[in-house]
Amino acid sequence: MEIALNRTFAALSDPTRRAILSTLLKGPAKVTQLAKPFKVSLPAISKHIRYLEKAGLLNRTKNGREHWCQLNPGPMDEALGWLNNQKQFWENTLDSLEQFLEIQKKEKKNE
Amino acid sequence: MEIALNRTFAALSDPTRRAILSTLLKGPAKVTQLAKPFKVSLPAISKHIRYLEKAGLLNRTKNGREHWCQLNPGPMDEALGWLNNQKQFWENTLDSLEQFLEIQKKEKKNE
DNA sequence: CTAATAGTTAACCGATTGGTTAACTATTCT
DNA sequence: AGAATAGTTAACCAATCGGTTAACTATTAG
Repeated sequence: MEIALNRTFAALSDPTRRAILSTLLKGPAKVTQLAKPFKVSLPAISKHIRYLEKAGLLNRTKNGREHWCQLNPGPMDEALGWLNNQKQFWENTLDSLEQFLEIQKKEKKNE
Repeated sequence: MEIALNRTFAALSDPTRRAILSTLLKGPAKVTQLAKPFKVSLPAISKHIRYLEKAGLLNRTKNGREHWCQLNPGPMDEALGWLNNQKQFWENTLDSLEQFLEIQKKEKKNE
């Protein structure tokens, strides 16, 4: 899915959201627990959590008045897959730009 | 660097920019070459390229009136590193939320 | 010199982002 | 019932995004 990567990378582009994800690596957590390390307001964190939820990186389970948040690493694995695929190719592309421009010059001479 | 990841992930969150990066995997390219596959205007592509440049994912070399763009995979490698580090932990966190909530319940009973 | 080519910059637009405060809903505790 | 707790929703704000068209700069070709 193409559009999924958009949302995943966008979700990862914010340091607060990355920190929340890192916290969730240690296990499920409540919204207020997740909010505690940050100086921003609770509604701000609430928005970040909703954002992560929409990106499919976080699952929420309501238990009474508490919302338990759980990491869903699936989309991150997809993002990792995309990057690994890129890496596979960029490692083969070791020709420098200088070399490339030299080739261009020679081609031009010969026409 | 914390802020670098912000810009890297943000750069990767747009499909046009990801496509440009994929094109650059095959080697350096001029701005107009990069723009060709897309239906959007040249200034739009110009902006994307500048964005990638600011994120450090792309290097530009002017050769006469032509701007040659080259992939700089460094920041992508950093992003990949961050994701791989996450993965290392999320693979150890296989406990389901249901289990977790059970534990919470029992802890509550015993207090 | 003039025309074409390569690309950027400027000004604008609507939508989204990341934050705020205030008010609200829902659940639990006493 | 009343108070405290957990969290969301609403309304707002300034900044950024992704796109446009129009105008501009710089280089190359005829």
